[in-house]
Amino acid sequence: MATIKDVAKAAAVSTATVSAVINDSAYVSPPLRARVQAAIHELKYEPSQMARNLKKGRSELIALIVADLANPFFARMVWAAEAAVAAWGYSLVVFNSDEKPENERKALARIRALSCDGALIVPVGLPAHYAQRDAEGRAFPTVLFGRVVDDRHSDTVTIDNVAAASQVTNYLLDLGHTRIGSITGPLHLTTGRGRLDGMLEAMARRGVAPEPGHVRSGEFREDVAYSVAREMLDRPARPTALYVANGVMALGVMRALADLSIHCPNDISIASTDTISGIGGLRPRLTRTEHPIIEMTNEALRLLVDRIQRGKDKPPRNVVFQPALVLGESCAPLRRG
Amino acid sequence: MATIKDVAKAAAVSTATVSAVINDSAYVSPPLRARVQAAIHELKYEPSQMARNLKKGRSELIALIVADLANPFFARMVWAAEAAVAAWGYSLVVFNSDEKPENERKALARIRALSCDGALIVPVGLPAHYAQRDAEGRAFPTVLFGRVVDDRHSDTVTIDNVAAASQVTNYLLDLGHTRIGSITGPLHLTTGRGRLDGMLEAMARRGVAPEPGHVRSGEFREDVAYSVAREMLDRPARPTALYVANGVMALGVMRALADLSIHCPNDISIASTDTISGIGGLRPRLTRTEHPIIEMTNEALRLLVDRIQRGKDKPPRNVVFQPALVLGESCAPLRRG
DNA sequence: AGAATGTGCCGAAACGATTAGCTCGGTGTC
DNA sequence: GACACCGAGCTAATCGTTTCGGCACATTCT
Repeated sequence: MATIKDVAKAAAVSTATVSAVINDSAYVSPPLRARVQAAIHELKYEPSQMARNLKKGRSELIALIVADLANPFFARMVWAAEAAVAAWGYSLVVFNSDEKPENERKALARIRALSCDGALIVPVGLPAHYAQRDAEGRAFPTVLFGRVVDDRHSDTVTIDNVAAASQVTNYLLDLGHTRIGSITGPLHLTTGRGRLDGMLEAMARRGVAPEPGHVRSGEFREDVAYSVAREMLDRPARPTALYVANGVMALGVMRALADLSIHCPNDISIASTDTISGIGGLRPRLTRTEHPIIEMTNEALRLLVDRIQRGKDKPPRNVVFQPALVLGESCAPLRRG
Repeated sequence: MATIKDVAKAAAVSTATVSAVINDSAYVSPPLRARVQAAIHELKYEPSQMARNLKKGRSELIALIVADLANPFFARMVWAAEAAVAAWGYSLVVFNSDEKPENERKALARIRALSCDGALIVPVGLPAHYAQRDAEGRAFPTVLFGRVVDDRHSDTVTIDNVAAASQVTNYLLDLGHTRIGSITGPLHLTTGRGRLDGMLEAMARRGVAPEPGHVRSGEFREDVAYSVAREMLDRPARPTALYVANGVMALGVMRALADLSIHCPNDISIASTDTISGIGGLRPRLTRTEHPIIEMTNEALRLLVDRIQRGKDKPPRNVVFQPALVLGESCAPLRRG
């Protein structure tokens, strides 16, 4: 591979001049410029990002740590992030914490080692990591996504989970349901806790309370939702409506319904937050709140790039998105009797 | 950030010794070693990957270019690749060519600039890029995935598309169908061409031929499949069975069926290759061939890492995986009359 | 005319690591 | 006792860039 020195030699100029031509960081007279460009072309020279990065202290890399790459929600996020990052001139390094703090820690170390310019993180919930990160020297701009941890140094982009759950629950209540069950995510995550709170709050405002056995939480996974649903619904006193905390879990519930021969929406109404994309053809369509993943991701990266380029001293910004209720055919009015 | 010099100064040794301790690339006496380690700890020193990479000519980065990040098939591939790459000690840089050669070209340039150690590529079909890549100096080990282009320099990992389509088609023929239609992908891709060929071949062997209007191809997208299906099926002489070339397209077809009030499998049988994951709960379950994406991805990365670490002079290897037919409830025997 | 100010380009010092080659004692052998 | 050898650590070159300061030379000002 040709280096800048080879080019300099070939064009009979100094490396400084070649550099100036490449970045046009200084005036170079037309004849010299032409000679240099010819040499570059001739030798098929291409500057080494690595050397450039070492010198400039940047890497043009943005890291993304998602909590579960197997989840279509996050897959979609990767999609949006790749596009946004490329548009800003960076490249995307992807990590999967798989909901495990240990993996997140490793990813953060790796990000620091790679000198990524910034990171978009779906935190798995241990604020300690970030504190440690700040304590150490090589801190990098960070935007926290989707879930909140107590980190006063980072920008955050989140969805209003309480509002999402309230909206869905109110809709079910409006249909006449009162025996509403719920399957939510881990309660140590704001996406789990907030959604449960929103649901309970909405019910409380109407003066109804869920039965204890009808409120369950577990990991945000299809198979977990499946088994919880099977257990909860395979009993006579099952709920007439079910609020499910996210898209993959809703799929698990649907699978359980199919196996139990419970028909939706005739026998039970199902509603969720945070549907997954790409299943538009499947019936019944889920009644759910749609989260603007793409806009949220774009916004997060805008914040991140801004912090990378404009400096880190600004106070952290917290952007909260509002979900929108989208009606499908998975809910029906309560049949009396 | 502390550098190796700071550590050397603090421990009153040379940078060479510090380096030796870090990589234990040479014997260092216990007392010195201890001093150095203390200094490292004290200063919270962390070697800069970037400097190290510049020196060693590696980057510990592996690139992945997929053809369509929005496609769950490729999202799953990202998932598998991230895990495998991390296990090998690399990090994954993700690019989306979005089926556009231009984007692929840009990604390749970026990969070269970043000095990625290797790349796993789902090619969008222009062999010229790879030829150019080889012509230029900074060639990097490459494994081509899923689709074949005429590249004698790269390892490839593919699925036997012809066999996949044949299997599915034979199954439909066995059920008595002869008016079989098909919606496949772009014919300039082996995943499109091969699957169509496999289907036609299987039919020819039984002495049946599809009606011209029943064989269609288009992009591997849900919405494309939807509109093609709507058009093809909204006519009296529609096929009694349909072979769809991939998972997302099958979803599009299912959506079209729902909108046209055509019942599957009673009114029409649907089968596909390459189903998408995570929709296990939806009925009817698709009859399809399952492609071992994860194993394929792992194998591809094994080849890639081997080539990175063991040298590039070996002859290219081509690994072909065989698909497996999985029965769902989306097909039914042909009803006579 | 001599000083002051620009121009256009170059030389060389960084950036932060790795590593070849060297030095300087201490051992072992004959 | 001379010689070779070895072990432990250091010096300095190197990776491929960017960029600061300087150096001629040309132009303008007094």
